[in-house]
Amino acid sequence: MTKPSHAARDKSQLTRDDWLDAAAGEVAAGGFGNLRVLTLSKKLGVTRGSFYWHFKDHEDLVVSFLNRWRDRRLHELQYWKPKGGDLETELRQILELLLTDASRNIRRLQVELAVRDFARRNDYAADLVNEVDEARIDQNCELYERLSRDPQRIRDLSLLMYVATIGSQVVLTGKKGDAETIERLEDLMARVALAQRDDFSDA
Amino acid sequence: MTKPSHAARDKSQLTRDDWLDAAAGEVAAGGFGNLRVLTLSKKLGVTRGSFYWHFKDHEDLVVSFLNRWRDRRLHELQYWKPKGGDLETELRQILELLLTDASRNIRRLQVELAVRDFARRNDYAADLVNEVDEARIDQNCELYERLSRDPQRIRDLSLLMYVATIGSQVVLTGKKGDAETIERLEDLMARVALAQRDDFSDA
DNA sequence: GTTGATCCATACACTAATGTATGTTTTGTG
DNA sequence: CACAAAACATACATTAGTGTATGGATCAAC
Repeated sequence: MTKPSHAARDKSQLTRDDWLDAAAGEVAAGGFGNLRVLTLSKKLGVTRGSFYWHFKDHEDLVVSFLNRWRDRRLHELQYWKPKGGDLETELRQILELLLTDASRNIRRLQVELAVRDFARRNDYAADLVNEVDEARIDQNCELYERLSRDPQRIRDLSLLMYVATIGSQVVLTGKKGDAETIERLEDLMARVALAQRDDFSDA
Repeated sequence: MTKPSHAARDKSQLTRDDWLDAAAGEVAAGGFGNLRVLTLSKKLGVTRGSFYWHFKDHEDLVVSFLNRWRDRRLHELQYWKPKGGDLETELRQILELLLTDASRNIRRLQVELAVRDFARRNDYAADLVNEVDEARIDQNCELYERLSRDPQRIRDLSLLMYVATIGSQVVLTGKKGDAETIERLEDLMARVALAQRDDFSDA
C-alpha cells in the first residue's frame, strides 16, 4: 500500500531529515515565506500531527533547516580544493565550480538565494550566511595568494570574484542561453584574475 | 487633527501612489510575501475599504508596484550617463553610482533585491527584471566600447561588471565596515576593467 | 448649499494557517 | 505476545488574512 506521497517515501515512517528535505523543496520553490507546515504535511502524505512530533514548532523547523544548510555548505568546502595543476588550471576549476556547476544544481542554487533573501530580515540567518561567505572567500584566498603579495589585495580580489559569482547566479538564473553566457563569463573572469598578476609591486 | 498615521500623511485623502509608497516600505522590510493589504491599511491609518477602492485586489497592487518600479528604473538610466571626462573618470563615476551610491539608498536596494527574489517565482516580475538588467547592461556597454572592439567582449565585460555590483549588493548589505570594503572593491573593479584595455586584438 | 463623484468605514462570509490536546496505530524489544 | 516508546491522526480553538457589499463621510464644482 503506497500512500499518496510524491517524492522519496516508500518508508512508512518519516524522519526529521525527511521533513527538512521536503522543506528544501518548499524553500526552493517559494522562499521561507512559503514554508508552511500544513502544505508540507500534505506533500509528505501525512498530517500535522507528525510534524509536531518531530519539531517543536514552525520556528524549530526553520532554525534546523538553516543549521543544516550552514553545516553542509561549510563541509562541502573541502571539495572546493582544486587538485593540483598550475595556477590557471586551478583558477578555472574553481570558477567552473562556482559558476557552471552551481547553475546546474538549480535546487541548491534556489535554496541558497532563498536563504540569502531570508537573511535580510532574520538575524540568525544573516549570521549563518556571513559565516559561509567568509569561509568561502577565505578559502579562495589561498588561490589568489599566487597573484599578489599584498594581503589586502588578495582578499579584495577573492571578494570580487566571489561577488561576481553570486551576482551572476542572481542575474542569470532561468534565462535562455545562459549556459553559454556563463561559460564566457567564466573565461573572462579567469583572464581578469590572471591580469592582476602583473603588478607585483608588493605595496 | 493629525490621524494616527506614521509616515507622510497630513493629507486627509490617499492617492494610489501613496499606497504604492507604503507598499515599498513593506516590500523593503519583508519582501513581497510581507505585502498584506491589512497591515498596509493599518500603517496608513485607514481601513481596507480605502484599499479596495484604489485597487481591484491584492494582485493589482503587486502588478502596479512592479510596473512603477520598472518605469522608474528605466527612467533613471538617463542620469547614469557620466558627464564627460576621460575613460577612467567616467568608469569610476559609474562604479561609484552602482556601488557606493546604491549602498546608501538602503530602501531602494532592499526593494530591488526583493523584486529580484520575487522574480524567481513570478514570471511577470522576472520579465521586468530582465528588461531592467538588459537596459543597464546595454547602457554601460557604451563605456566599455572604448576598451575593446569585439562586441561580444564588450558586452561580457559590461555583464561582468554588472553582476559584480549586484553580487556585492547581495553579499555586502548590512555588514559593519562595508563602506570601506565597497570603496576598495570599487577601486579594484576600475583597475580590472582598465586592465582589459590592453588586448586590442580585435578578434 | 445641493449634488454627484470620490474616498473611506463597517460588517459579513470565507479561507488558510498555527498550535495543542488527546486518541490511535505502528514499531522495536524483552 | 506484551508493552512501552515512537510516529501519526483527529478534533478543537484561535488568529490573520482576503474579498465583497453597503453605508457614511468628504470634496469639487456649479
